[in-house]
Amino acid sequence: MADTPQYDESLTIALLRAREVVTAQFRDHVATAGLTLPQWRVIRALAGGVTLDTTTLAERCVILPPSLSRIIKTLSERGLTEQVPTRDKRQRMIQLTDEGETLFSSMWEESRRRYAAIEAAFGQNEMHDLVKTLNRLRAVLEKQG
Amino acid sequence: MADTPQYDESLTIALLRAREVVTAQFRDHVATAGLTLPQWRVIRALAGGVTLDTTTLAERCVILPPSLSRIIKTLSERGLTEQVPTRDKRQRMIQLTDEGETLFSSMWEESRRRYAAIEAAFGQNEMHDLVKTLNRLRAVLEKQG
DNA sequence: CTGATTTATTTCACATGTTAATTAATTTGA
DNA sequence: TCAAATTAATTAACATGTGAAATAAATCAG
Repeated sequence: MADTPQYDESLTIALLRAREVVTAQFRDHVATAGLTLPQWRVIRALAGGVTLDTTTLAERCVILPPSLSRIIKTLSERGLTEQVPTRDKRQRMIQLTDEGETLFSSMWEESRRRYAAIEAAFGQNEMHDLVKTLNRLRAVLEKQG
Repeated sequence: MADTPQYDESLTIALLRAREVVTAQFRDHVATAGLTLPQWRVIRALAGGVTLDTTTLAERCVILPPSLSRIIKTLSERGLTEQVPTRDKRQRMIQLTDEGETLFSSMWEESRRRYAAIEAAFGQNEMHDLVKTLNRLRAVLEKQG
């Protein structure tokens, strides 16, 4: 193999590892509330009285529709989310219950604190640039298929 | 909610989306060989006669040990990997079979081509910087726990 | 107005992610 | 030397990722 892949320098691997360490900063916190990270992303996206249909919610939380269906079911059975009636009966509009909002409120400060700790360790400007770069990467690749 | 999270600017979301679009560039290709992306990472890590124990392989492929166990089982049943005997009988040293190496060879060129296409679209220097930045992020957060 | 098409969501089947527990082999230390 | 502790890997159980198929409701074409 004359041209062995330079594995550690691969973008794919770097993204996986970065995701791994960043999510690790939050996982144990959300776990104390009996939540997984995808469940927390859903709650966070709905916090503050936001009502969203499944498709938009999936897009914002970066969760595929089949996964979101299951997550909504779980959260709903826990009394954290509820469905609101719509004209178009194919759609499901989802929002937090009062209990869901309360849970979010009890967790948001610590979550924000941990996010700030990452910013402090990595550098606020560097982090802002990184997010911008990642979003540009996405835009570029989505344009090309 | 006076302080609603700025969801689109979140590092977590940006990382998830970036991973999504980058892996999308490769998924259909590896699928033509009946492989998933994690399976392909394992094959790629072993390509060129490399022999690795499960722990090292998991670390390099960014796959948790339980997942890797299943993946090795699948690849082994397909005749793509094999186990080599070791002194320490707790360890499992894994390598590609000839068939595995052949499959890798048949896929590597196209894989590299797609990686190059990403570089071309995004910019080679920018991509190199991005990987460096992601690795620095990881280093910083691992230091802090 | 009605059958065909499109759209939103769910269900299915299987692979991986995740944590905890288990198994088996090695190492340690009295 | 042997019981205790450690290490490597797997298994178990449940949640999510993924693509394809199914379901159900809305829209469209004639």
